Amino acid sequence: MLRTHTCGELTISDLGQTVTLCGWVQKSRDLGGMTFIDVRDRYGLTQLVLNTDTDATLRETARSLGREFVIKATGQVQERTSKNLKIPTGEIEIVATDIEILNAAKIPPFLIEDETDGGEELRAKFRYLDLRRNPIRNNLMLRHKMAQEVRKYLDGLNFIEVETPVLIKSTPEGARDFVVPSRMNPGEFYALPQSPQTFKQLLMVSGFDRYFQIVKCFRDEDLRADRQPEFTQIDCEMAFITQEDILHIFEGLTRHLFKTVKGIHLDKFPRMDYADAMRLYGSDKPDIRLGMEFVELNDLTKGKNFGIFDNAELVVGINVKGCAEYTRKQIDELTEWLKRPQIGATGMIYCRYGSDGTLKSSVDKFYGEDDLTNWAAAFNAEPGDLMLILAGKTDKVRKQLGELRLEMGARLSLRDKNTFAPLWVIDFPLLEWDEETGRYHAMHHPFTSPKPEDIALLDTAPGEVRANAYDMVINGVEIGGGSIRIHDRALQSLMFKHLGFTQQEAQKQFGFLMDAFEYGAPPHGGIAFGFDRLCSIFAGLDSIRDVIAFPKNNSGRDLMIDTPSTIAKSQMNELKIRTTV
RNA sequence: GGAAUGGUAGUUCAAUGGUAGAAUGCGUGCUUGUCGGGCAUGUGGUUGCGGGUUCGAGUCCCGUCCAUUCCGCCA
Repeated sequence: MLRTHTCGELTISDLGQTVTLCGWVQKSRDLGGMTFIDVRDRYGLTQLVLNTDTDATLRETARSLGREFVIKATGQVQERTSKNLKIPTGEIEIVATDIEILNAAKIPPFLIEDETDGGEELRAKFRYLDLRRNPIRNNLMLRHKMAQEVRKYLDGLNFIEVETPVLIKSTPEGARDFVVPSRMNPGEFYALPQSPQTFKQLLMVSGFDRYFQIVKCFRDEDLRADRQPEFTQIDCEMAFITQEDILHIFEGLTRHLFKTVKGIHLDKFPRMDYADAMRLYGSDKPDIRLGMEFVELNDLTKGKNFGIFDNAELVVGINVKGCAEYTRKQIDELTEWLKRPQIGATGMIYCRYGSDGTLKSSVDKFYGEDDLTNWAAAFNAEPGDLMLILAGKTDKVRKQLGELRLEMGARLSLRDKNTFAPLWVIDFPLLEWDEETGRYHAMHHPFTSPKPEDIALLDTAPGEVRANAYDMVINGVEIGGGSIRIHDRALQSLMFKHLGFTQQEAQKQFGFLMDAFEYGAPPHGGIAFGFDRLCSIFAGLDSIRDVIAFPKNNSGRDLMIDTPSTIAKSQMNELKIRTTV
């Protein structure tokens, strides 16, 4: 070892020891006769002090040091005369008698400090420098701790970690596949897994009973702050269980993580039907920290000759606490925000409940004081509140109001990073109508079992069939989701039929799974957590990029290694592929 | 595929259509208790790229590229 200690461990109890430290020069402060040098490593920061009056060689070395030089320093631990109580090593310093430069460094393009001056693009390009910064390193250490606790918890419950292949088969359902050409099988391709879904079900058929894996998944879709082309799932599956068992065990996992990693105790997670989530929050992943449940006003608004409400399928609003003083300008601004193409609302009606008890709306021409009093009662509003109302087609207006609710929550600072509000959303629909293709798609995936009592609806009202499917949501973020699977060949065939597959197509794509179901498949189900998102929630971040060591940007590029990139002609020839760009 | 915002010194940003600046970094000198060191001084620019309007463009217009966020998309 080149060092005797790390830069984070020496304290007042080590006085007098002769030590050798290795690390990076964080900062050097030359005061003339003496020089202070902060040396940093993964564990912390220790100050070296040099008497540069008495030692000419040491002075020359000290003066040649630049930021991020890698050095080895030897000296004695002494108590500081003026202490820095902001850092754990701040009571001591090393009186350096020898400094060796292990490697010089170019001046980094941005400051390697907690509050860096570097922009995102630059930090991405020099990711290895960004990773030296405390906040990013702490995120990765948090992630490590969480992964260890996941393994500890699941291992304790007899789960077995099994690796599944990364070169698999492309399937038409779901996201776009990343595809890998096969040199040995010209003209044929592997696909990277969107998830290990079918493999974990086959492991259940194999009798593994309780499986998990912390595993990379790949989806070739457009990216967001919380979506990377390759991301990590905590993927789990169990046999001989009910939905209740899954919810119980994985609520337990989540509580275990909060307890051991953040020291936070969470109460039992509330549960909500998908239908209620949509009706009360306009979202299948409601942020229940915000309050502001939707209030439907059809009965109180129709038949007063106000065309917008009369012609609307749904009139629905939220009550925003304490915002009655919003100015006309602020309300207009909100209305404009709602009209942006991303939201697409046509307008907004408001009703102020003044602190003096008066009610004032933007539709006073059509609604008298009695009407507004009834509205306020429906909203459970108090003086000082502001009621915001939208009208239109049910699905659209709920979605728009859901966005408005989140925006108001943000404006009122209700989206606090240190408050955690988990819940289960259950009873998702089995199928979802797809306008583009003009047919039903599996909302979760094609292996999800319908609720037995709803199977009869498959032929008459496919959109109303509910699934044994569930999501875990924390603070408005979808953290995980799963379902009880189909384990019966006939029912699986029926599902494929309803999803528009011919029997031949189903056999070609998923024959291996349906064949397996004929050899004794146990009832089974599972769940997968988005590990990156879970880490970002724990770290208090909106983006998952900084819980990933080497993330890609929103064009799917890695700016550090500069990829994707072209490949040599010879490689293309060998793979028997040609591009058309 | 679409929308919004941005691109100016190494970096982060400013700059009525009229001489491109600040902070920080970096260099040099001085400074014995700093820890956001202090003082002095210096260095630093193809204003993303290509067109156009104008006497004159960082600024206005068109196109393009890049970045960030969002919509669509993500079983």
